[in-house]
Amino acid sequence: MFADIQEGVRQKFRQAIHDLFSLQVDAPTLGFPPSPEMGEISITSCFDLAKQLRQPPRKIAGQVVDRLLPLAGVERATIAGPGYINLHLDRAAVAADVFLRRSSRRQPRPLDAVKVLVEHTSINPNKAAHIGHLRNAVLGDTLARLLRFRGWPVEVQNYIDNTGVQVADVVVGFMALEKKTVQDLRHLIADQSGERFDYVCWDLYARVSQHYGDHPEEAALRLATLKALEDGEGEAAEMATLISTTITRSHIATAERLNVRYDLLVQESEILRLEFWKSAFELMKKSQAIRLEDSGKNSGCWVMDLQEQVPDADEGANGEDVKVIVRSNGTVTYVGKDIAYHLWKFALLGKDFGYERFHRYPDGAELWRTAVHGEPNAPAFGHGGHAYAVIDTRQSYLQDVVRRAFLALGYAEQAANLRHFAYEVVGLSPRCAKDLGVGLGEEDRSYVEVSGRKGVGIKADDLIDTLFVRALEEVRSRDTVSGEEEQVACARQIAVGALRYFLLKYTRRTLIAFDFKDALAFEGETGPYLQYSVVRARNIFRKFREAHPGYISAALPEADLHQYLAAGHGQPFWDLVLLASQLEMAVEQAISTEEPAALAKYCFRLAQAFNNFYHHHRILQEPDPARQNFLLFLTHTVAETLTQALDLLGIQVPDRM
RNA sequence: GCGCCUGUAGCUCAGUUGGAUAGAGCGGCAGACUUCGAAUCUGUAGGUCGGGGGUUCGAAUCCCUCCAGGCGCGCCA
Repeated sequence: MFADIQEGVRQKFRQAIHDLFSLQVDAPTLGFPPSPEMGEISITSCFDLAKQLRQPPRKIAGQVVDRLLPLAGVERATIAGPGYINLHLDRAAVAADVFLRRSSRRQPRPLDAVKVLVEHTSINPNKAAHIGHLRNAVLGDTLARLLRFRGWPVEVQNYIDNTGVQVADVVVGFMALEKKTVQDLRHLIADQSGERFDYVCWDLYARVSQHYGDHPEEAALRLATLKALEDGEGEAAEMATLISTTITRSHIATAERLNVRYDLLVQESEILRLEFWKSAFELMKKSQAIRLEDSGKNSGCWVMDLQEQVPDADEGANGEDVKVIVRSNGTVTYVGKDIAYHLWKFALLGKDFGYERFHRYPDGAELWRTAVHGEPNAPAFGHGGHAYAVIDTRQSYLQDVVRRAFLALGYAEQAANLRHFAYEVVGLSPRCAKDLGVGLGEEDRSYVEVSGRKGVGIKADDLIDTLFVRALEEVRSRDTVSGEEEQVACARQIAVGALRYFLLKYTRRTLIAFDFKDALAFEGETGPYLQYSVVRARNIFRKFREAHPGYISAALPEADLHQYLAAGHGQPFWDLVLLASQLEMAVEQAISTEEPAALAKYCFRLAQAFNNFYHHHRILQEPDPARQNFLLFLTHTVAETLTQALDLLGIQVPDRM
């Protein structure tokens, strides 16, 4: 609602400026007056126009104001200070609309037929997932939810590098260090009594990394193993498939605990077997995006120029800026494969994968993965119009190489629709590292890097388990939730809520120094606080229905809304309605700035406002039935808004807590 | 050396893309439970927005320059 009014204001303003001064201007950026009594939307554009029009801003504002109305949802417009235009909304209309919107939970109208692809998680399938991977998964999953809410068709992909060195290292670990055969491995995986397979690999991977460090002469074995995986032949390849598939399943399970799902697993093995690179290579050669270097240190390599194609570039020959795409031995580098994958995302490769079913979610939704020979009636994957890649900020350089490759190939439009959703990594707080027995290395650093290679990190499932136990203690310490099963279900939701909110409340560029004290907090700006707010609202309705069986929240007459939301006594109520009406705006902002934290903050503000309201009004004791009805209307509106907003963060609300 | 990111209250972080009086959580202090359960709420203390210039009617936000951190820059992935 609020977002629609904003859009209306923008258009009307442009029209007004056009009519008054025959001037085409950009849509004005809208702000908020400093105090709610001054209105809900402010326009500051008259200041910008002052110079151009040679008129004082206040005078311009005076002329514009008359032409802004009538406008749906806006009651009146005023001029303030040296030239601000403030709009006062039609409170009753806004309240009625928000109530309706939140009650019906109607599907958003489709924005476009173009599909948006979101690639996230993409963990190397050679060890258990850790806290850093969770940030990626939760950010990506939330982004996907936001886009769907906005009306985009979304496809979530998870890239599985099942033929890379990380898997190869674990294969070497089992074969060379542990002297295990494929059969041994099968038994180890099937044996439920021992340690989890992904945890075994976690330790083994660290050991292998250490081993290579101590024995540089083993590098040949490493390369040979990698080659075997790429060719898909021999026992090593068989082991790799076993390892990567098993571990991918555990990653999927871990993600599912956090309400994170995927539509498709894209495996590197198929990129190799189906020769995706070959097609990409041809394209790049044909369009001269890459060239064969015949001298210098990169002699024999196919390289891509990274220098900007601007004529006035400095003549400085200080080291040519190129990136090797194909090595002198003819093999393709990591970016090369990534370029091929991204070309496929936009259906620019002229090739497609086969697909097979991999996993079925409890509600019947299916997760597919790529295959050389797929099932005949597989859905159509790929063919995206936009593609987000959720990858940590350290890979910005390589993501930029992919983008430049698109430009060099002449795909400017697709390059613009290729979004690297970059985020900072998760580190460990010094205290946390100390608890894990990890040395701080250098003296006083504010965080310690997570490293799969060194086995340093908090395993995702351990963290979720710890949160669950803490939540269960908390649930049991109150007697609001009865029954073992309910308590467990409640504790699960709280654990997930705490973790997802913790990972989402920081903006992307903020490095999270993980600390149990913060992550396990259930008070203040936390997931459980948000969940609790909704539970409080639900408790009111539960209790109310005891005296009024079958009560359903219903819309209120405009006259009542008008009365209760009026300036003065109604201001606090209106503030709450207004905030609830801004959900769509918050989502829009979260998408356009690629900042899910914006929605997390919005949820918190709404919960805070509601808790304040809750504290000031004893709704069930309200003697005036009409007023009580209004308070229930308000409670319902806010609780539903918060529930939907939390759903976008992937956070569910327990029945009681 | 080059490139990108960051610096806001004791701590951890927001700050609606340049607007009106810089906010929140935690921690500190002082208060509020007769069940719509306090996983809550209220009040209070606390800030030269890293420093210095500049642009502008107006700057935490844009530009320049220092200072201090972080991350990238492989024929690794």
